[in-house]
Amino acid sequence: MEQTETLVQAGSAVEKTVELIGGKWKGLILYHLIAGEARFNQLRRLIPGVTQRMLALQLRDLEKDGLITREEYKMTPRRVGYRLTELGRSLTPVILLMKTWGEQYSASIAK
Amino acid sequence: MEQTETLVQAGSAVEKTVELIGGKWKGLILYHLIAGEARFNQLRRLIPGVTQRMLALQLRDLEKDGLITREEYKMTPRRVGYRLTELGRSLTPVILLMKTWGEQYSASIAK
DNA sequence: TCATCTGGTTACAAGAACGGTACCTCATCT
DNA sequence: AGATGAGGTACCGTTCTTGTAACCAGATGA
Repeated sequence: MEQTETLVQAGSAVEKTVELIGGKWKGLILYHLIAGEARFNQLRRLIPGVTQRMLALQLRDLEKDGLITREEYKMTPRRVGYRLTELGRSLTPVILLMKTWGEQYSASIAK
Repeated sequence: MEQTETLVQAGSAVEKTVELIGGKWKGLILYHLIAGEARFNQLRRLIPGVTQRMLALQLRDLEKDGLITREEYKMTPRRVGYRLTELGRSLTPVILLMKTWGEQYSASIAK
């Protein structure tokens, strides 16, 4: 059964994607960055409920995984901008499809 | 900024989707069920590394969330089949898109 | 001088997720 | 009688994730 390996890799690809956007706030962050660059506190305001700590952690993760870039502007008050990398942008259809599905799902269970 | 609420809900829909397929083996299970019904031990064989316990747990979760159904056939040896519900099947494009993206991602970082 | 804004970090703790091992049931096979 | 296959559950421990709260730094405004 040499096919097993192929199937595993195919499946693992799904898991890989889930791993990258599976954090509690990552989907939300990526969704907001689709619109363009955002600053730290701007994201905090866009995502009610997220704490400084969690936002910072998830942004580090996304950066480490190559989905977003961090850009520090030398000005005062300090300004740091986050934006999608090309790879991150390639995830847009996935995010939007998940958003669409999630909305329909919510509609279908909250009957 | 009344828009915030709209954005939040849109974002939360993404999180909702992640929540449902975010378990360590759920993506894999759903992926295999796209092909059709599968039995418990068949899934075990298709998903190397999963333990009985974890497979059972994740199947319960998916069932609870209405993505799959469990059907017990009265025969011997005992047979239990799992298959996607209509809702679960509606997730197919998402799973496949995540699989495609995951494969490309793996290719783009394993340079 | 003190507070404020931006963008963080660190310490600590609780809870959820995950994993290993063992055990169970029913029926057939040997 | 004992082993085997299918499909689980129970118990227990570890690790991962998330959260709370406090603190830090540079520069500016009151």
